[in-house]
Amino acid sequence: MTRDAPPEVLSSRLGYLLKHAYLRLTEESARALASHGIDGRELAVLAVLDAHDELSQLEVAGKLGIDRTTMVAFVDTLEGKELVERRRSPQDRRKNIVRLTPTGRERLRDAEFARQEMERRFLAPLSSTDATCLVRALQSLTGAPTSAGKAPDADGDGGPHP
Amino acid sequence: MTRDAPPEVLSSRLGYLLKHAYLRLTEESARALASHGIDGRELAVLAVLDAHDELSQLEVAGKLGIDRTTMVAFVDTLEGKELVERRRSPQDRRKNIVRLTPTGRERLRDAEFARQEMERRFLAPLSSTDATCLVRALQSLTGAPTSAGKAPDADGDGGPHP
DNA sequence: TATTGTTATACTCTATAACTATA
DNA sequence: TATAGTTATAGAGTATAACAATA
Repeated sequence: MTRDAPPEVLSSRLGYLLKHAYLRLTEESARALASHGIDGRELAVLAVLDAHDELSQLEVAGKLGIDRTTMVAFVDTLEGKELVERRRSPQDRRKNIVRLTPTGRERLRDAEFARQEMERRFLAPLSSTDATCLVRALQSLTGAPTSAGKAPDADGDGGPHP
Repeated sequence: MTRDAPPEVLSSRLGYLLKHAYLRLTEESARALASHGIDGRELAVLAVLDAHDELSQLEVAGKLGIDRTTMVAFVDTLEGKELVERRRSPQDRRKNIVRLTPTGRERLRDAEFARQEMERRFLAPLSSTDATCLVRALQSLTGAPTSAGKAPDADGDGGPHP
């Protein structure tokens, strides 16, 4: 793909800007995480697992906003890399509880470090005011909790999105 | 249909925020443009054609940052809707010059209005300071030309406003 | 009957490779 | 040889539908 500077007619369209910002970040993310053997979405799965105990596949999927069928493939991949493990819930044998392995926890730590560095580089063109403002604006637009307090977050019941 | 608030562990990850902001905008865009019979990407093609004369398919593709093979399908679709027309360039018969039809120009005007309204609604949760800052930050991150001092959608078309 | 995980399948979006017609 | 458009194809990424096990 040729990466021209976008023409002015596109430069104030939110759709264009969000899409291309996301694409650029995804590239940088892949580059930064490649040596850790995971991609940004897999890292997000690990981070969710680290932040909550005893999550079923469906609950993880709910937190990430993805479908349970998509989740199967993620867990397959991460289990293949020995970063997570499935075990049947004794309370409800329909559920797979997904847990980080020790290796997974270690990988998460290292990859998170790389991700933070990547994000810092990515935002480097912005003044610190603008960077803060960007993140706050995106949190507001996505309904994300702002860092003031812990989210009263309902336990992952919710719908995957389109 | 209810969308969970993202858990705190994801709410400060740029990848998550950009992706989900983009997904939400895409939904709103589709809803706003549905009655006009086009989607946001098709509208962007029309806007590029309106802003530049005598563009070949390849040149349009370059401005939009998409592949020429992808462009073929866009032009096929838009030509099927009688919004654009192809004609062979007399100077270089390998090239297809793509032009808006009168219908296409009219559709562009109406759909642009709907898009602007949609973006205004989308940004409504933000203070005008934050909205401005968001757009400026995204322009900076994508290498888009900034039109200095321009408020997002304050007037307009999100298009060229010199 | 409803829910969880799974599989098979399909659909969207986009790119790569190969073909054609021009240059 | 190189370029513009086209076609065929493939590969992400994700969703829907159907099914088995379990509740």
